[in-house]
Amino acid sequence: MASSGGNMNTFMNSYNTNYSISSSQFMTSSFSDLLSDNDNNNNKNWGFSDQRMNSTNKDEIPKFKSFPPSSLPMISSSSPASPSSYLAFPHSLSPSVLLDSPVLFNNSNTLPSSTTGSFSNLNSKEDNSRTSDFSFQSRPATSSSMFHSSAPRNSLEDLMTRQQHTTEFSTAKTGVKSEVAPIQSFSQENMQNNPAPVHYCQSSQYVREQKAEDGYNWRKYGQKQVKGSENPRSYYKCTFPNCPTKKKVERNLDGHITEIVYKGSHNHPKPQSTRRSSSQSIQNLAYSNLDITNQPNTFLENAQRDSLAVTDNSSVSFGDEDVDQGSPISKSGENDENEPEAKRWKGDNENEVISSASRTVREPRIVVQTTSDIDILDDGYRWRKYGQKVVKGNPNPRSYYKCTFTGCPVRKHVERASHDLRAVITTYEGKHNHDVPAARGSGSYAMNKPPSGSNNNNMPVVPRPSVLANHSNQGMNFNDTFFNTTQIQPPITLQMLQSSGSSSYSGFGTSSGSYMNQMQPTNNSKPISKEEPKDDLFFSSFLN
DNA sequence: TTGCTTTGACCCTGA
DNA sequence: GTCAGGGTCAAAGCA
Repeated sequence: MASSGGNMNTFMNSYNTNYSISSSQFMTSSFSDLLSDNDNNNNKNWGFSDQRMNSTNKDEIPKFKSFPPSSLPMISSSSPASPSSYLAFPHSLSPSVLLDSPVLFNNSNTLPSSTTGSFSNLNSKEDNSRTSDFSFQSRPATSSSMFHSSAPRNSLEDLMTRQQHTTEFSTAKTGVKSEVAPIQSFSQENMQNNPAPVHYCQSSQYVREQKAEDGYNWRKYGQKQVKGSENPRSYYKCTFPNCPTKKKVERNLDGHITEIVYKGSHNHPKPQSTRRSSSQSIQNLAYSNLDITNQPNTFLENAQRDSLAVTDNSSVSFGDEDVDQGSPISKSGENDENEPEAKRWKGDNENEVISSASRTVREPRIVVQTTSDIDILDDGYRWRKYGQKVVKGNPNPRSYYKCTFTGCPVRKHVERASHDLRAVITTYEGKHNHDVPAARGSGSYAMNKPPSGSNNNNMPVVPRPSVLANHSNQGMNFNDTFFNTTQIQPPITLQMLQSSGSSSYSGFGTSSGSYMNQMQPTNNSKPISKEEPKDDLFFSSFLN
């Protein structure tokens, strides 16, 4: 760990930045373009180049940043300039090498089955399944294999695992059917740019693997067809005795996971030897063969430690994986975990904040529902969900929230735009009669508070910075687009949640603070459109 | 035999 | 009070 020299804050900075910007770029770039870029330039830092790194073309960076964060350990820049030193690869190991490495991707047919733990050849069917993981298949050959590999999926699951452990980020959640749309839309978009057929293929094994790859054992206890979504939603419980963790997994008709919502956090270490945790072995194997064996753990441990060190029960954090869940640290985010499960699952919908749509086109939405019942990450205020409904004209559910501050009449509802599932419409009602509450357990939140004496009612409401990161409408006029009674917001990216939830990550640096400030709802349901110089700062935070 | 999935019914919550 | 919808239970079936 110490050898990593990695600083989680630094890492998050890099990661958040990368991940954020990438999304938007990603949404506007065909995946084949990305592939081409990589094919044509192996020296490009796939996925995780820090903006401050070698890249001389900032325009290209975002493309790579769209990769799931969990890929970081695998597809990391080797640049010594990278602040994420623990992610550094040997200079001799170019990203392209990694991408082509058979040990990195389990389509190499040498990796153990995540369901059986045994080594077996992956048949073509499974390969197709894996391919379908991305909902598209743009090109053959190496580049194709790269993206058909399980790495991203593993990364996703890995990410999910990391999230659910330490994390308790309460916001950004996601709607349901909306989960599919971004992916589909991207696929369509991609198809427009690339006539290559999109292969959807699903095997039961693949389904199992998807469920297994977060390393925990889950038992499905229900499935339901939710209204407004054609996708069935499956309910899983962690099979570990007394573990309260649950997750909801929504898949599209092709079997691809479109949304994962975690509820609660594990109160036990990840199973190490069960067959269902074999996916973990896959990654370990990959790491080992890459001679970066310790790096994942380093990353995870750093992430865990740092995130927990600065977050309370509602912060976003990464990491943990093999971190001792029984440690005080790991329990820090479980303040409410011991509540009766039914209560939390049913009653804690407050935490199921709907917000972001697609962060990337390749990954399903991952939602970690905090066990606390108040969402403070969304816009700085604390909200309690008191209802949800599918309203006419929009198949997407609308979440209803109340400000939890005593006597504060402000309410808001959030829903995904029917016309653009990547957009989230947040409507505020009423006016806060109090300042932004301080984050629980994190004084860092204070920096997000309005200046003392300032009336938050006078604060301009600025679109969430996620627009910078994720929305396809790049270059849009924020004022024109977002400042109405209804704010059409781009999806909140995971890293934003992280950043906002645990500002100590300072992944956004000052931007985090500005971000939070920007998210202050305004008075009388009429967000004020103003010039927002902070936007520039926010951009700068990404680009510098 | 064990563990998991499926699936219809029931419960709970909120409109 | 009624209805709708999400979440959960639990029996049956499967591997």
